[in-house]
Formats: sequence, structure tokens, C-alpha cells
Amino acid sequence: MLTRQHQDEFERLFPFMASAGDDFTQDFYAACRYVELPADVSICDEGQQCAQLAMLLDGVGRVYKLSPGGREVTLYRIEAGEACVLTASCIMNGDSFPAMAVTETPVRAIVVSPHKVRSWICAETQWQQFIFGLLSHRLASIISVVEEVAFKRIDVRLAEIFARCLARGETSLQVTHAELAADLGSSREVVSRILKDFVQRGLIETGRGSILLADRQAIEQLSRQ
Amino acid sequence: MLTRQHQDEFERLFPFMASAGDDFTQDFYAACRYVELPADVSICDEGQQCAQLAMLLDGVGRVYKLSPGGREVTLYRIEAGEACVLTASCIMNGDSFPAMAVTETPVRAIVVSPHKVRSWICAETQWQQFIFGLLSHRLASIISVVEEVAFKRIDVRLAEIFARCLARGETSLQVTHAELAADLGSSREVVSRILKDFVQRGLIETGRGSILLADRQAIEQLSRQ
DNA sequence: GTGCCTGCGTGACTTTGTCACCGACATGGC
DNA sequence: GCCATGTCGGTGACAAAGTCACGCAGGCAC
Repeated sequence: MLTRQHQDEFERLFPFMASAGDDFTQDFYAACRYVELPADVSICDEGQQCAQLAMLLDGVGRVYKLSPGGREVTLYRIEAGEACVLTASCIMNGDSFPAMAVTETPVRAIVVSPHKVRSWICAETQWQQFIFGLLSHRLASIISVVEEVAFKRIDVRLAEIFARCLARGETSLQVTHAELAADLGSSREVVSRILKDFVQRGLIETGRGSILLADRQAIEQLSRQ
Repeated sequence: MLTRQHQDEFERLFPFMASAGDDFTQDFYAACRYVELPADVSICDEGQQCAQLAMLLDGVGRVYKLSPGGREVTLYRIEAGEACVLTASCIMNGDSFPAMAVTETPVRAIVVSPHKVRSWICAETQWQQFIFGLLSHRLASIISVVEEVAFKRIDVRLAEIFARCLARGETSLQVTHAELAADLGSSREVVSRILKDFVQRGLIETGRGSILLADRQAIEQLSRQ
């Protein structure tokens, strides 16, 4: 059962709730639980059943694939106002989770049991639309991951990451070469080599665990290929 | 409106229909249309709106991404008893289609308008479950495409293709090197080089537009890494 | 026959991935 | 302060994959 405060917070971030009927709203809040997780905690491992569907109030989760050789690709991130679709998908057809999930920052979330998720899908239009939107939105975003991995050069993809930071008004990022490599599905050495080239061309400056975005123009140009 | 014969065929391939209510069944068949398409016809281009949701009775469709440089990756195939989820997904949230689709063989299908697809989602549990299953099933399959592209060597992925043919009881395939490359998201030259190596190692024999699977053991072993 | 298209082979070069190893820095214990 | 340990990043050598340019052979139209 959620406190009034958490209910309000949830409704601000998940607007579908506002237009739901009173019966559902009551049932929903009664079945939900509030959780807090620290950063860098494993949420779900490959092949597990999903015990809960989590809807984030705050923080960032990362869903990724891990290769036998230890390489990673991130499939997508989950932020405030979103829920883990893969979880939703697994819950709906009883599959096991085909990837790994971790918290990247401390996370506050509302969780519900698989049983409830399933029963509301049949009965509640608002809930159904919400879950549906999640699924189809992620499908499109994972397709763009395929496109990136299959077609784009790594220097361009790095520039894209930097350009996204610049678009958010950030001019530096605290991230290691290994973390960038895991994001892209590449290896640390390759990222290091390309970053060294970026430094020589004046696009960035690097420190231990940090990157300063020096030449906005050039970064944005490269990110557009 | 469908003929009785097409209705029967549809129900055999799409079992969700059998457990649907009479009202829905009538409405559904009244709104559907039967179409036939030859092989190698473009169904949907990148960025288009989806005019129809197609449910296949027969044949194979291929959904793929095309890079600016002309390379391709196939995202998935649609066979009898399936429908194009991307279409479904676009229809649900009014997005444009983020990929390309073609018929690989002649195709017979039942099509419905986006408007109907949307209205049934709210009202019909059976239909809702069907669409839902499609979406979540494809999500998992596209994630495995990411995994293949990001982590696996091309010789292994070629061996996987051959192993799947063997599993279906086929000992040869009529396919060009360029088509294999488009399937894998690689380039023709790379496929040619690897196939040449396969020939030298006795795994296969090649002809113009055809490949004979010679050493079943070795192919299956390589396909398991 | 000639011309043309498609499928395939190939060499040279670039980019990316892998392996092995090393040095620089950070933290905590003493 | 010094030392141990762990993380971060640099590097060289090589293998795998992608790109570019070209050439050749089979099949088809004329």
C-alpha cells in the first residue's frame, strides 16, 4: 500500500493514472509497494523469472546483453516515468528475462506483482494502453540499436553520446573508457584509441574517469556522420 | 468481407479466433480483406505510415533495416500464422514505420485497417492478447538480433543459417552471397571470403546462386560457436 | 556474334576486436 | 611518510571484418 505522498508522485510521472477509474486506482495503489535501491545493484539476471514490474519515480536503470566473452551492449535505459518493458513482456507470456538489468544511479520505484499486471491488462483500458505504449516504444528503440551496431562507425557513435550530453547542457561527463565500451558493445581498447584521436584533433580533453567536451561544433558535426 | 473458405483457413492459422465471441468474429470477418502478392514486392518503406495490418496465410515476408551505404540487416521474418508487429506497433501509437518490408515469396494474407486494429484492442480480449503476444515475442527476437550482430563472428552466424536449413531437412539452398550478407548485416565480399574458406574445409560446395551443405557434423559444430 | 547484367573472386587498405603486458593513479592500512 | 592492492588507461601485434576498386565468367536479349 502506497502513502498519499507516493501516490501523488506516481500520478505526476505516470499520467495514465489520472484518467483511470476510481475502482482501479484504489486497487492499484493497494497492490503497489514502494522501494529504494542504491546504485550499481543487479535487478534482474539473464534467464530469471521476473518477480516484479518496476515503474521508476527517480534514478536510471540500464538493461543490457552480456556476451560469453564478457562484452556488453546496452539495449536501453529506464528513467523516471518509465517501466521495464522486458519485465512486462516476460510477465505477459511467462518467458524468462533475456538480458541483464542494473541500477546506474540510486533508484526509487513503485513495484507490482506479475499477477496484478496480467489481470489489469484484461480489465483496465488505461493500464493496457500504458503497457502497450511501453512495448511498442521499446521495439522501435531497440531496432535503432540494431541499426547503430550494424552500420555505424564507433567514432560516430561516441560523438553521438557526447552530442547528447551537450544537448542536455553538460560539457563534461564522468565515465570510464570501459563504461563507454559497454554502452556501445565494443571493447575498452578500441574506445581508448578513438578517444586519443579525438584528443589529438581537439574535440575533447580527457582525465582519469572524465571527459571534457571541448569542441562542440566538431562533435556535433561528427555525430551527424 | 472474407469468403467462408478464407475464414476457415484463417482460424486454422490464428487459433485466438476460435475462442473469440460471435459478435467480434462477425465484425472481424466483415472488416477483413484477402490479398495476394507476388514475391519481391515492397510492402512498406522506411518512414511511411502503415495503411494496413497484414496477417499471413502463406508465404514469407522479410523486415529489414537499410543503411545509407546500402547495407542491410534483416530484423525478422513473418510467416504463416504471424502478423507484422512493427505495423501493429506503428498503428497503436501513430508512428511511422522504422524499417523496410518485402515479400520473399508469394504471399497470401488477410488485411485490416488501422482503425479497426485500434478499436478491437480496447474491446476484445482475444485480439488484445494476440497483438500483445506478437509484440512481446518480437521484442525478444530483436534483442537476439542485437546479440548476434554485436557479439558473434560472421562464420559462426553463417553456420547457424546453414544449421537451421539442415534442421528443416534441407541439404542445399538457393541463395546468393549478397543475399546472405544482407541477412547478416555484413557485406558480400566478407561472405564470399568465408564461404571460400568453408569450401576449402569441405563444409559446403558452391555454385552460382546455390550452396550445398556437405558436412553436416562440422556445420552444426561451428554453429554452436 | 555483341552488349549487358548478375554473381562471384581478389588485392589493398582501413576499421574494429583480441590478447598480453605495463605504467599511472587512488585508496586504505600501517 | 611507505607499501599493497585495485582501477584506469596506453600500447604493440595480430586477427577479423568492412570498404574500394577492379576483373572475369555465365546467362540473356538482341
